[in-house]
Amino acid sequence: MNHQVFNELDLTSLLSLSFSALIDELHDRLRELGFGDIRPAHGFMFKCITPNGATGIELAEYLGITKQAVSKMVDYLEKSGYVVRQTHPTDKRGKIIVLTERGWLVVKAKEKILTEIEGGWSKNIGTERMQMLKEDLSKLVFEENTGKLSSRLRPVW
Amino acid sequence: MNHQVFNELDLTSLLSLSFSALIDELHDRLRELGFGDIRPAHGFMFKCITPNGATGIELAEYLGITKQAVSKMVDYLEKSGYVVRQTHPTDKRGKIIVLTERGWLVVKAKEKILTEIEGGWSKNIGTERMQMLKEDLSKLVFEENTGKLSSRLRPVW
DNA sequence: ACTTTGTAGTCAATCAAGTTGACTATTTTA
DNA sequence: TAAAATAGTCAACTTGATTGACTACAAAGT
Repeated sequence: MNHQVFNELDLTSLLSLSFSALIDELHDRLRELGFGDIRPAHGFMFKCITPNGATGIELAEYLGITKQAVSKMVDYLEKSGYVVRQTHPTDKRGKIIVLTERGWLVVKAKEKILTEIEGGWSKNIGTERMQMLKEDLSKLVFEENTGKLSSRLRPVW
Repeated sequence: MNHQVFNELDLTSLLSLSFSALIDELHDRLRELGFGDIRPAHGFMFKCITPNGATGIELAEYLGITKQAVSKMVDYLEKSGYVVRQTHPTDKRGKIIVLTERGWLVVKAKEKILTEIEGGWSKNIGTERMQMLKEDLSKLVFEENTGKLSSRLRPVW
């Protein structure tokens, strides 16, 4: 495969491919560390659970998905040993989802791996350009959502 | 919602959010034009079908998914009037999938919309920075895949 | 020539991540 | 304190994918 094909990629494909390259590498490396049962969809949920736990409703709002979808994901993560449901201290209807020890391990591993990947990318394009890239993407994400900051904001990891 | 939250987003979230912002806006506008039955997953398939059609196997390799998944997508797009299966001229096993008139309409609409969105983004961050952003993302996508250019390359649209 | 092997596509069953709607158990409010 | 709102679960469905089994045709090897 030669370089030429990549020069012809449009912005949409570039964003799609760079994102999936990042996620794929992350999950390859998590699998090597024994976290093969963690899938891309679970990533952003951990971000909301740390550090103090979260209720299902909070997770649903944060991820922009329904509470039912959250409930099923939590079923899976609880079964896999990453989180546990605790009874809510003041509201007997609610539960708070918190990380187990294994949950903390995968979150720490994820942070380390992402730092390494971003470091590699910075070495490739230069730290100044990486800084610019993040600034510009921040502007685009912000601009795109002024006035309609909705359920659509669903980052992963 | 204030700007602060976006300044704290990491690279992964930035790529995810910018990509989904782009795709969401594209599909909102396609829906307004009466192409509400086109979904994000269909996008990259059109890219491979144009301009001369493609076989199911070619599409599967291009998209990095199975031929069965392609077959089901083609079922849907044929039912919706965007493509047709033609008998292959030389190989009676094969079929070539080509765009209908409606298929061409949606491809043209897509190109126009993406150009407009990218134009808006360029106005936001500046054309030079947009050029840099595309260069840098190209480098990352290319670097990430040297030696392991695999089924993982699945852009959308 | 014709049998073996390979290839293009479809059918069926399943999975993963999401949806909507109905329901229970609580909490809040009027 | 009765009525309305909220947190969570259950069940059925959708979408985009998978693997495995199968048919029809093509290409190669004796």
